[in-house]
Amino acid sequence: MEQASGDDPAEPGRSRPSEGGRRARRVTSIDVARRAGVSASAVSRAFTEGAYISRELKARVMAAARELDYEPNPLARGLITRRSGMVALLMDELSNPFYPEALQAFGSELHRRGKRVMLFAPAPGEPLEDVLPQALRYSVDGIVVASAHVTSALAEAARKAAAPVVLFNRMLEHGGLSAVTCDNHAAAELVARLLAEAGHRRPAFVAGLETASTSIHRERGFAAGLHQAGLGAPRRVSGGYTYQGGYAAALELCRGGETPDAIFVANDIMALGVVDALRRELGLDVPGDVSVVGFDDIPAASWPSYDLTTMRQPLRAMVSETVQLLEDQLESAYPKATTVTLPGRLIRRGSARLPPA
Amino acid sequence: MEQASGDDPAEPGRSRPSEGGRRARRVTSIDVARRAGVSASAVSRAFTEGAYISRELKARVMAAARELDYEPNPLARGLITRRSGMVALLMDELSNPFYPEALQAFGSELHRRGKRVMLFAPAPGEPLEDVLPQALRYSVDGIVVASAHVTSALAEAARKAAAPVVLFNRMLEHGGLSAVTCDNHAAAELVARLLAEAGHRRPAFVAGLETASTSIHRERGFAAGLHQAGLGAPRRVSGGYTYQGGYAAALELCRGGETPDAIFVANDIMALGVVDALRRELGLDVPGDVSVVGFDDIPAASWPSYDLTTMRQPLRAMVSETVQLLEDQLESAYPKATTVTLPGRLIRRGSARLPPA
DNA sequence: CTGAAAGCGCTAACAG
DNA sequence: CTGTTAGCGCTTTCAG
Repeated sequence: MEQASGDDPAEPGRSRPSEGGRRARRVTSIDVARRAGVSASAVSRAFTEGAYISRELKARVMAAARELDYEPNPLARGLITRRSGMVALLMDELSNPFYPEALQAFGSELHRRGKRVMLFAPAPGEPLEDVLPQALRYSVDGIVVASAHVTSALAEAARKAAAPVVLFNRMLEHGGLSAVTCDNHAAAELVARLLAEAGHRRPAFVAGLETASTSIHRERGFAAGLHQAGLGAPRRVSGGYTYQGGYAAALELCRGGETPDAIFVANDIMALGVVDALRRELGLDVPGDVSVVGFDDIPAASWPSYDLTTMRQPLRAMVSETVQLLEDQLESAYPKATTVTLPGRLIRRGSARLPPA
Repeated sequence: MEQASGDDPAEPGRSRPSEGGRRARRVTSIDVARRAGVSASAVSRAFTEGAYISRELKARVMAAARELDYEPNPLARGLITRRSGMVALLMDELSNPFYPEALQAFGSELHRRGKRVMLFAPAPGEPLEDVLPQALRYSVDGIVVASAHVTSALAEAARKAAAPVVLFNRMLEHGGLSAVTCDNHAAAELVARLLAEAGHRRPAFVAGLETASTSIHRERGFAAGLHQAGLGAPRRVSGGYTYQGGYAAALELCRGGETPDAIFVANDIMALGVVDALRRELGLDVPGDVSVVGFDDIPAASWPSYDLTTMRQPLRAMVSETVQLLEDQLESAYPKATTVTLPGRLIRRGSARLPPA
């Protein structure tokens, strides 16, 4: 009698007393099948997009499923389909507010598409390509890499594993990886022209991580824009993409020679450090003595204490493009690397003297 | 010879030409077993902590595994053990820098223990208890809830599912859930006493979310401390735990009556808004006209523009306690709810006049 | 269009 | 201590 067929697994109080009380038995596709009077395959088909199943049967299955509060187990499904419904996110700069924002955006975007986020936040030292196999073990549907430390080793590992990888907010010249970035060159070029037009003559650049494509492209674009305006190459210092680095960079820039009258900083978090160093430690006026322009438009950029003029990255668009690229790669058998470049938008605030819009 | 036994699956160039080139065949426990000349169970045992297996056999298996670059598939393993090695993290306040920091910390702590983070960042509207079943479908080893929106509905759902849940940086009075928090009451009490001792007579409190335990306890502790010092209840305004909310709260506090001479703010991100409103919009001096004390010690608190005196939460300790509680719950068949409370530490900076330490 | 049977990769009894 | 046998929950040929 204990084994009477057709017993409802959702029914309470039927668990074996010896079970320990933990981990209620899960409702499976077989439970649903029994209830709907069909086979397990039918249940599977009902839950598979575009599977051959009659309208009527599907409805019956779905009804039973609803009653039992059933949904397919993604792990079991993933074992055979090799897709777990999870997307791995590699991020190692959570201390830059741009990334938590991106994380949030990825969360909702993926959730909308029925997927989940598996986060990999490797410690500073750990090589990214070590993370890749770990992610793959979980049969993730794809991998988004948002770390400044992408190397060709990673690209190579991705290629060998034939894993769908998309770089977010960075790119790799010859790695053969898809990527989504802002048009860093054009954006930086515009900043340079505007700064020059406003009469600045001693521009400087604060770089981020020397190997980061974002920093490199922003620097090149900035130099190109200055050149067009008839100005020479800017002085440059590196700030490692951190607040402290920006702070130190500003000091070095001002103490190590002629004080610049404009500083273009490769990202906002560093720019905040630059502004603080300029004002609090050097007693300079921003933008009176020196104009500061950042990149990203993180929330703090709009705070009155900073009121930072900055190049906004189209975050939501970048995120949804990234996810789309991932899906495209999953569809195609031999996907080719695609790079999507989205325009930035200048947000004029009070930290820089700029010509009227 | 194409089918010679013992062929190495990791060997390149052997994939069937018709395969499409995607998704290289994975190396399984059977591959390792064959190579080591043992059974699949032996491989399983070799990779299972404390399983009955001889030293010698284990060594042999591990050697073969290493050569093949094998590690067990956590999804397949999870199907039977009901543990996937993933821990779900529910966080919906990523815009408060305290949480990205916590996220990072959870990432390393869990990584250290061989687990992965599955992030759930529900949109503002979405009820938390809806997220629970989603997480459980993935056979997560546990769930860390770091959302201010914990309700008894969540607790109830967790109880019914018998899921290991630990609340991080919040608690629920009668929910029966384990939790890790800072000693909010004691910390706030200390702030009150110190502020009073320094001569402040018109204290105010900026609350976070009205339903958040952190905000409630900090408010109670603050009131208690003021009472001990012979002061009345503080004026209070709510700031919703956001920068903008803190900004608005400060304005309300100062325009809606007598300007306070000290403001204790339930968290740092709001405190930054308070400081900005005070200085930039009201032209007040901090701490000359009004002292401001925050809570958390987020990175921005130490920036020269704010130099915020604040109560630091012992983040790393809180995180590791949380993970430990989760593990304890997994071990025990009938775990009982445990609350761990860690002391905060006052970080004296320049935003408040306080008696010397 | 539907069901039966096989199997994804692994672990957990169960014998030996 | 080790191998053999089932089976986690699902999808997928393969017949019908």
